[in-house]
Amino acid sequence: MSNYSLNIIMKSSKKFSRNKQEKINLIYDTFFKLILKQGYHKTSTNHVAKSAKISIGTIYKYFPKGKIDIIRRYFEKSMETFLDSQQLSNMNDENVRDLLNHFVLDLFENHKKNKGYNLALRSAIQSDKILHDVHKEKIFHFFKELVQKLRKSNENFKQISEKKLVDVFIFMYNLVNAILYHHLSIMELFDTDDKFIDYLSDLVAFSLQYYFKT
Amino acid sequence: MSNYSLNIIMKSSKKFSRNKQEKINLIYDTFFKLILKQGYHKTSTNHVAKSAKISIGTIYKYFPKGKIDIIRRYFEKSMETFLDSQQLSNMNDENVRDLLNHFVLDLFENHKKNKGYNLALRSAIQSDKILHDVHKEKIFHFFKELVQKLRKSNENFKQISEKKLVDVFIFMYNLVNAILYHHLSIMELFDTDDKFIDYLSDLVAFSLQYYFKT
Amino acid sequence: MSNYSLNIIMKSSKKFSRNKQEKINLIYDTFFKLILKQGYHKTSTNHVAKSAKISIGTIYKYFPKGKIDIIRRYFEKSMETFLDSQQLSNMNDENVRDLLNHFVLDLFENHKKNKGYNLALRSAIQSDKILHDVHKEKIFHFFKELVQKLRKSNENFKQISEKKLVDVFIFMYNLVNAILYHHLSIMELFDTDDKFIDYLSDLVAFSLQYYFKT
Amino acid sequence: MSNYSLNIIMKSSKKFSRNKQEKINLIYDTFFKLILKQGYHKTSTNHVAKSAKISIGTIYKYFPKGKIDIIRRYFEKSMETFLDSQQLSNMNDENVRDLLNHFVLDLFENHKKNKGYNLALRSAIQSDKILHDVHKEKIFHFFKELVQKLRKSNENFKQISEKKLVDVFIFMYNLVNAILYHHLSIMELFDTDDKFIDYLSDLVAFSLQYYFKT
DNA sequence: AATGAATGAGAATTCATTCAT
DNA sequence: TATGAATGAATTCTCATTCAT
Repeated sequence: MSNYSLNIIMKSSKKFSRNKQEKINLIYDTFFKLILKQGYHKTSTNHVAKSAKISIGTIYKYFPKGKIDIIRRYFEKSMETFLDSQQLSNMNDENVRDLLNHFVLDLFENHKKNKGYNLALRSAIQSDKILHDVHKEKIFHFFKELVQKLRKSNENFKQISEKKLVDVFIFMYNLVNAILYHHLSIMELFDTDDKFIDYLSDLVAFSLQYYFKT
Repeated sequence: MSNYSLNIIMKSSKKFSRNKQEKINLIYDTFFKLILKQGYHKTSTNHVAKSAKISIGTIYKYFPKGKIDIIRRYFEKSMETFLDSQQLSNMNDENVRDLLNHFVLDLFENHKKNKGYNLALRSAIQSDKILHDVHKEKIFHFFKELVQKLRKSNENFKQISEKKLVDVFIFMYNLVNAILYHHLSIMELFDTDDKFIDYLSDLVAFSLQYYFKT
Repeated sequence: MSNYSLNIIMKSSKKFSRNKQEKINLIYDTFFKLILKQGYHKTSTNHVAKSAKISIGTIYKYFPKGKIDIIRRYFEKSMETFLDSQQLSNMNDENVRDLLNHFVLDLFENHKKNKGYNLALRSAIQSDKILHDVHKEKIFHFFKELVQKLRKSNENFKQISEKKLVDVFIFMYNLVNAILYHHLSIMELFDTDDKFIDYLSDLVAFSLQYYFKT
Repeated sequence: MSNYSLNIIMKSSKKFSRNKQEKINLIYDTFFKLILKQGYHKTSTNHVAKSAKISIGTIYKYFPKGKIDIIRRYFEKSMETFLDSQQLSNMNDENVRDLLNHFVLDLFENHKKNKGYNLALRSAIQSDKILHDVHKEKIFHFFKELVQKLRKSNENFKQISEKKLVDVFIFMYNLVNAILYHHLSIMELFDTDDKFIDYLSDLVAFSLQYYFKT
């Protein structure tokens, strides 16, 4: 086989796979953009198809159960890229506060960037018990794995039991998410982002102390 | 047991029964109960009618715009019975903490009792800009009036500007609501109510200090 | 029995019967006014009741079959007051044209005053075969009786057969109604009433000649 | 026999059949046929779907606003095929009368063939101000363009001002339509079509003279 | 007699999902 | 594979009519 034809095959296969991922991203973007504009339940799959200029069949090819699949798979994807355990491993008594800030900032950016998705997730959780459970399960899993990694590489973490650490991470995660969601989608708590992040970091620090006291 | 549930059990032989207020309450109860079970979007007006054993026409008689009207009017009603300004007027340096506890408890009870409504409110706000604005407006109004009353009858409140006081009340209201909603509808933050309320009260106290520092 | 108590009885009974007729007229007026504003099928009996500030029960008391009854009975009533046979009886070769004018004017005034009713009648006729037939029948009857009266009192009319006379009256009636309805409800044919009436009178005269030629 | 009726008879075993234009025609035919039978208001979109043996979704795919869209688009379509300006261009003093006959006949055939549509149009115009205005506007436009073409190609038409010519065409169009509608849908004016067409042609000729006198 | 709450069939419309091309 | 026409159950909402008060 000549180099040339090989090239074509590789190119086309590459191009195809990129097309596939691009289409999936296009669906994500369009779906969450529309939700932001008109709310979750007014955003239909047909709507998404028209707005993204792809066919409804394509959406169902990649997401056979429709909207719920889009949300589920985006959730999985977003958990994969969340938090860099490398940084956390370097935690010591001096930089705890920096790491909390980092944690808060990470969630804050995520919420701002994915406002539509966060709306969708909450809406979908209400009407889909399975998603609700999967969601909890995944979060639990994620933090369990994270904690296990951290306890391997950092002495500070070893002094706290695995269970307790997982609990505290999940607690912080929920706390910050709760407030971020309310701030972005229901009613603003602060008028500038900086003030808000500052407050959240302090709040998390306070809650951490509270949590370990009890 | 309320009168209308009794009515259902006794199943009067009359084709038409007339008890306006009871029917309205029955609609509220049924609607929010169903939302709890299956989520806001999957709870249709026909569903409510069938489950409440009244006709769909009756629902539209009392709530001409359907679901959105049920939520709007329940919201208005619930704001009317929220917080007793009498108690707040007696605030002094010694009982501030008691009052915060009271505030938190009030909201906590409300959320537990009206979980379905709280789900509905958040869902509806996403897809109904008008409700979103009305909701904000009402909260602002409510706390403005409350603050004006408090500043008339209590010296402690006079030392803080009206605007600042309104802001701080709305802030506390939002903060507690955000966490309560997440705890009850997305993922639990504490395993017992007592711990949770304790935490919330401390959190509010902390946030208050933070708020006045800045 | 004293004069006084008699007075009360008579008064009240009179008042009652006047109330009844007033209510019926109120229903007519409100119904046709609403039709004018929003079209026939968007005008519901409930609507009429609310707008007229009477109860829906009252409407069904006087008009047991609802809208269709209102139209039917108004149609009957309007035929009773249409055309004064006295005037027609005085017809002779000189004043034929005046009588045609009178005929046209009568219908014209009726249409302008009862535009809502005329819309309703046409709408109702489409979906109610019975009304359609009743309507035709009544018109036939009305003109038959008119013609019989006229042939008794006026020599000119005797020279034409009863059937032919009835036909010609119905023809004129239909012709003028068709054009009036279109002019008022679909698209104007003339920009002033005077021009329009003039045209109609000439048209009727022309059609009459045409009719008798064939 | 048209293709789609054939299709129905043959009852293909396929669940989905695809023939866009035929489906649109089938919707037109079924809708207007049902209106003829039971009147405009009683003919629902669901009715049409069932009667045409297509799904309700298909109707809303082609006519997103339902009934009103069917009427609007049929009206547009029917104006496109109305009157052949070629023939009118050849008008001279000798064949005016022929052309009037042609005009009348064209409208007559249209009304007979599209009786259901004509009922629907008149009903819809009453409750839809937009359709009412669009309808007027389209007619005005149509005759304006026609007149401009005629004045370019025929000397006889140049002697009359454009405005006057447009007015006279619209006047004739309305006059004939008014009478045709009444004859077909309310009450017959003549017992045979021939007599009726004869009368209408004479009437138009008379009205034309009348119109130019004033 | 008068009222108007209550009924429920049915109309308009949406939307997740399937399947022929 | 990709497309999008087609489906039809489900939803919102209206309205003629009945009946308890």
